[in-house]
Amino acid sequence: MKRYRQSAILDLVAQESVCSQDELRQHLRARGFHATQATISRDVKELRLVKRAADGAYQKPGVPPGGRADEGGGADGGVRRAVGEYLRRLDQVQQLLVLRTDSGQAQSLAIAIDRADLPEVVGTVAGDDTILVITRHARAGREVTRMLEEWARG
Amino acid sequence: MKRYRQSAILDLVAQESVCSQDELRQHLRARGFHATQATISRDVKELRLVKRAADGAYQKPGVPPGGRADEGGGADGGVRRAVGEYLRRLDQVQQLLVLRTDSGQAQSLAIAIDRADLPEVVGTVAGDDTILVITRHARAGREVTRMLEEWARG
DNA sequence: GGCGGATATGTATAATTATCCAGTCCGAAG
DNA sequence: CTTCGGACTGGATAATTATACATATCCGCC
Repeated sequence: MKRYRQSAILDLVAQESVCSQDELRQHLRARGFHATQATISRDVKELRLVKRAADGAYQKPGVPPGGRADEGGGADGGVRRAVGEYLRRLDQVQQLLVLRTDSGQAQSLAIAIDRADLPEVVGTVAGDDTILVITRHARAGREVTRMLEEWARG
Repeated sequence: MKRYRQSAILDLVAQESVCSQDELRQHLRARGFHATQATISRDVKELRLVKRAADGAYQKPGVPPGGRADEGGGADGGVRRAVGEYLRRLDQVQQLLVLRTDSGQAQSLAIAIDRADLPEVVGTVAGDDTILVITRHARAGREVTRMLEEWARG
């Protein structure tokens, strides 16, 4: 339960200006989560949200500057395009995928993949033209491989 | 008066970990400023300081590298602090650990982990907000996971 | 099953922060 | 000189957040 609730909290604070934990509690209840202020206080702490930007709203730390208008259309439309544009080669080794791009483009592709937030993907680490994608297990890796290959062609 | 006091507040929070307005009040008094918590609350708001939910310390927004007087001293005190400060999420896949940090902080944490020279850790690779930690086997991975989680909670 | 430990949560309450309501101190206008 | 208005502040208190303590649940193990 906790993970879902915390995820919902991240959603909420990203969407609207929430200024108190009790307010958060009410929003959560509207989404079907029933929790007390105490629990939310602990969630906020674990999520390391930050409060009081002079207006008392909660927010995620580390990305306050200029809002980046999400240029891509659908949430995952961005990845598809990025994969089509940048991916040059792909190898799977068990639960690891090694992606190659042209020089200097690994970061772009990796960011797109991160943003897509694919459930099978645990994380990515990108260098200059190589990205390592870690999935939960070989099976998940195969699935992601299939998806990426399709996007790369299509 | 207000300007000097607020300037002193910025100094203070940049220097040490201050977790409450009353604490701030005492520091200010030591510097010759006499103010009540009410006044400081207003200052904090005007300065747009934020309070990190994770440890309750005040800080200026938009400056990830939170400095604190080194409390631990021990050789591995550094990692503990770094983990507590930077680690945001942790996933284990067999002998691999995928650590996530806020944007741009992966290098700092990875360096701290490298320096700690943990016997179970074979090596680390860090990107912008993701670190891949390679351990000898799943068992070692679990051990490191446990350690990191403990440090992360403080 | 029963035990020990870890995790998650609620209740009650402590701790912290924000704000309401004056009161003081200028400086400008009458 | 007196009044008015605004900036700043403290005291008291309301609002918000954190935590001590008590359960409840879920393993893993004997």
